[in-house]
Amino acid sequence: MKITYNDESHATDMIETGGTLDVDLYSYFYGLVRQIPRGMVSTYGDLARALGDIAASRACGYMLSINPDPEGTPCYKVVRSDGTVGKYTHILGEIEKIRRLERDGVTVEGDSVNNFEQIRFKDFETDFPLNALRNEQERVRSMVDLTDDFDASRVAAVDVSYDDEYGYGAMAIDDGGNIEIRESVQEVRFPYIPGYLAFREFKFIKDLAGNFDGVLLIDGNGLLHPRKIGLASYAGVMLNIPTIGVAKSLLLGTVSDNWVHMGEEKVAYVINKNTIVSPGHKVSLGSSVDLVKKLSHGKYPDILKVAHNNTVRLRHEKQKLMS
DNA sequence: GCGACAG
DNA sequence: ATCTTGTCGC
Ligand SMILES: [Mg+2]
Repeated sequence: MKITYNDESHATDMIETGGTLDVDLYSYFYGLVRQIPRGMVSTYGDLARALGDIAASRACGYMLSINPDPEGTPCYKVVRSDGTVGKYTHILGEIEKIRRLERDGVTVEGDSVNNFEQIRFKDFETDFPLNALRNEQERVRSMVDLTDDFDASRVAAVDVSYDDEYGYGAMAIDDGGNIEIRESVQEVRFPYIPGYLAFREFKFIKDLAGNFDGVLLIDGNGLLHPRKIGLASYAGVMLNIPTIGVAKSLLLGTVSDNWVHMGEEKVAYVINKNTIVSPGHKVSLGSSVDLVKKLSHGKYPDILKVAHNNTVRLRHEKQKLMS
């Protein structure tokens, strides 16, 4: 895996420097797909495991769907875990996928591959890049501090929308009635994987909120995360700013009396079915709930909506420019 | 067979 | 997240 920092500093200096982990998972994944020998197949799940986490299975399907080089990177060799052929982006659809498989000597009966288990390639050469990213999350999690240390006189929100190549980030800063918009458009080489959102979106937050000093609302979770280090907490630690996660759906956990629990621990609060609050960094769970309740009037907070609308506007402007 | 797993 | 090639467990 190619892990690059945006400076020469040691990892533990990343808080001071704002250094960013920038993993090109697309290229790594296409490299795995190219390892599948002629006459063999793999599955979305096996490729996800070769990346380091079965949670990436759907992301594998997504990355194949945007495969820029169908001749060099044989996405037709990737089938479903039950042996059925699955989808293929082509005028002929899965007919073309079957044609390419049979050209390799893989026979298909009905919509399933024959001798599936025998031709299922599993010997990927990989160093499981997602394992390293989980380690990075553990490292940052140890620096999360949910003690109140914020100034709520300035509140801002960030969000990002996407096309297949770029992310369109926007930050809305409420400076007491006046709203300032900042924008950041960047290439994206990391897919959405549940539990790994930070490795797709953090670079936008870093670019937009690098020297912000109020409370930052982030579209996603903080403490409410499989490893207790969602995007909002990750960004808060990396940028050393107070953050709160506001998600539009529940990632995990059990809800009772509007409180979200992971095991015995209270990790988030459900304001409504589209507004789930969890602390990010430098803000306690209770203060996060109080502040977002005050901003939201029981609905999804306006400032987040403004940020989101601007990401959509940006994307449409860019796409209009391209056409 | 249906729902889940931020975006 | 967008017009979206999954997989697992209940
Ligand atoms: Mg978003």
